[in-house]
Amino acid sequence: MTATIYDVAALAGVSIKSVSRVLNRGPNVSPSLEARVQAAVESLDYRPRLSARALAGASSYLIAAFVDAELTLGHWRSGRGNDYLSRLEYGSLVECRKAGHHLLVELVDYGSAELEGSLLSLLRSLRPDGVLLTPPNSDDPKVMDVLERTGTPFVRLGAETDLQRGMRVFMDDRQAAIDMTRHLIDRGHRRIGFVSGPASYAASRARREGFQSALADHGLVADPSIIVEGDFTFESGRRAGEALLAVSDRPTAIFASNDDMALGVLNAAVATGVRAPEDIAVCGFDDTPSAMLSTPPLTTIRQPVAEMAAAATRLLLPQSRGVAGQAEQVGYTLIERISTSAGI
Amino acid sequence: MTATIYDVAALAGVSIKSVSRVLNRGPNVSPSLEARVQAAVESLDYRPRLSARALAGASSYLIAAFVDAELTLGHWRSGRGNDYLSRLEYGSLVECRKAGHHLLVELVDYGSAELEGSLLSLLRSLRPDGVLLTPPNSDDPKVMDVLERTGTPFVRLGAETDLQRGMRVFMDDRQAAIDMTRHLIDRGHRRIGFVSGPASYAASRARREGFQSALADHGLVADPSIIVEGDFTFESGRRAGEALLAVSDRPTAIFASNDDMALGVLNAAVATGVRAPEDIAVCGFDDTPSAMLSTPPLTTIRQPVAEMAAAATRLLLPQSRGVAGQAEQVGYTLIERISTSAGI
DNA sequence: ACCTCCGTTGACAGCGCTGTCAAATGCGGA
DNA sequence: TCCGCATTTGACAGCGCTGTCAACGGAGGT
Repeated sequence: MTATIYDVAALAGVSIKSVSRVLNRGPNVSPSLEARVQAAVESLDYRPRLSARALAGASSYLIAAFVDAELTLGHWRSGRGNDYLSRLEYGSLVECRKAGHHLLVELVDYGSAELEGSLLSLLRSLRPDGVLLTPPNSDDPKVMDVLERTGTPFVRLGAETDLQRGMRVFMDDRQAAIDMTRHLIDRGHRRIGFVSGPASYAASRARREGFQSALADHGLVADPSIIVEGDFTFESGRRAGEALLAVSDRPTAIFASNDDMALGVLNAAVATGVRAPEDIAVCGFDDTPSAMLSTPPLTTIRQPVAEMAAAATRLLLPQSRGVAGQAEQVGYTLIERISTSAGI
Repeated sequence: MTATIYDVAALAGVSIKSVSRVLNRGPNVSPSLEARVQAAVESLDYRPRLSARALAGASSYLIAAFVDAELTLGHWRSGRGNDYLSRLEYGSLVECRKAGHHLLVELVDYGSAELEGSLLSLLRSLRPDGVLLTPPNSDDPKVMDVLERTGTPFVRLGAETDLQRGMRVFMDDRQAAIDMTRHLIDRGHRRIGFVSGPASYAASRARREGFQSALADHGLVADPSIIVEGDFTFESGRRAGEALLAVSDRPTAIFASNDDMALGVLNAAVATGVRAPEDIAVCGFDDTPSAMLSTPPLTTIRQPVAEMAAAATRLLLPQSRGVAGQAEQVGYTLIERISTSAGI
């Protein structure tokens, strides 16, 4: 059998409570007690059992990340992973490990009728110390209701509504889109096409607003005929690209709201015989792996996803718990590559 | 306070053991008991607490996936996620959810001196019902030692050595490489370059063997001067591509052992003014997201990663637990795209 | 009518920790 | 020397479940 706290206590000649104190760096522990207990722990190779600690104590040492189940199944079917989530996990994982916590990934059916019931199940049975709400579901009011009802601290990544609920870590999508638009304007572009994401995503709206605001700042007007809505997929980007390249007064640059759509635009350009970056500048948003490996490599905005998740996780950990309403902003980087390298 | 099993028992007028029985679909439960208990559970919105179940019972309802910490940090630094791991997680997650289990992702320092100690910690404190060993660390003997010592069931994904240890789920990399090579030969290619992965990866060796075996089957010899070793990165693929394209008697096709390297080869081709697929056919392995979005789209082998992980997870679940030594093979798909579409 | 056996239910003892609170110990000052 | 107080340690009661085993009751056999 594996050693329990009783074995350690017996070997060290102390009470189990003292062992517990030493292990949890409790106050008022004499050096000699500490040494004896440590020695016993060492020699028995003892490790406290998580379920016992969770049952008796206040912390479960668990952090849960809520991930959209439907989105995930879509990825599964198409045989691809989710770069964003993967990076997010890294960040959280590293912080969890530092703090002796563990990361649990949980699929959530955001659309489902039993959403609340299954979340309640999850929270009541697992009792995570905190929950990470990942995009694009950081704004779901039902989810936040359940979280608040069960008293579970949570951090919303990239949330845009109900800013006072839970904690938040976010990036300024709007400002990033402004910077990117300026980047194009600086290169002499005056007629710039835009491929937006679905208007239902808050980040989509922010990017679009940034784009329009930057144009306005430079005395340019956003021509509605060269603004197309996509759905963040390559295919929608390809279609948008075809449409934009077919306009009589063709734009000299196209700003796509994410990389996959930008790659679609690039694909449409090749098909149409339009060269990038010579004939048309193209830029994306997100810095997915493909952005670097595309032809030409894509100018894009890199979000510090892992850092965001790390910050979010820190906000959840008992030792440095943040308070509801607390928010942290992180920076971004405009990654300049070949796809916008030609000026006018 | 949230309801406990005592509240349910009191409300239903039965003993806590009966509640437990109903909840765990134990044998010999009368319909009337079941109905009363279910009603009480419903009305109190009761959910058994995981830590209490884990402490009292045999199962922890937890499955852990061991992920290479160093690899992960590398990804973090380069700002990208891990497509393979992400897909793997999906598969496992879906099975876990079906079975009422939870997936824990754990970073493991495979190189570290304290590897065994920290793993022991993990296993003793968490007591997962099973562990998923993910590539490229499915063969680490120290890890398997600890797993066996603690009696933790584990499944190795893509393991190649010590086949009797733990359970396994694998794909026939060798046969897939044979199929791919035949695909090229069928298109008239006789002089085929190869970019291998690091020889330290078992999958690398298998792919290379498959390549050479297919050539031999067709009476062709593998010219060592057009076999280059890369390290699975885009950059190494680019260098390998440059080298292969500079050979006096240039190959008409290049088979890269993974997609990132194939994209590197494609990049080198563009830089050299060699057109793909007209002047040179290029193919990869893995079907990463970029393979579809590249110019030209890449012919490659798709591994059913999510399915593999799902199968692995099923082997770990208590209700359908496999036995050590058990192995399951999964199929693959040759995805034919433009990069090899031109014949000779 | 009596006994056996099986299906059904309950009493109760843990599982391995933490929290509470009391007891023991040591120290300085009167 | 004795008291008060702060520091250090321990006894013990849970936390909320599951496992074991015993008790109960009705069906079937003789």
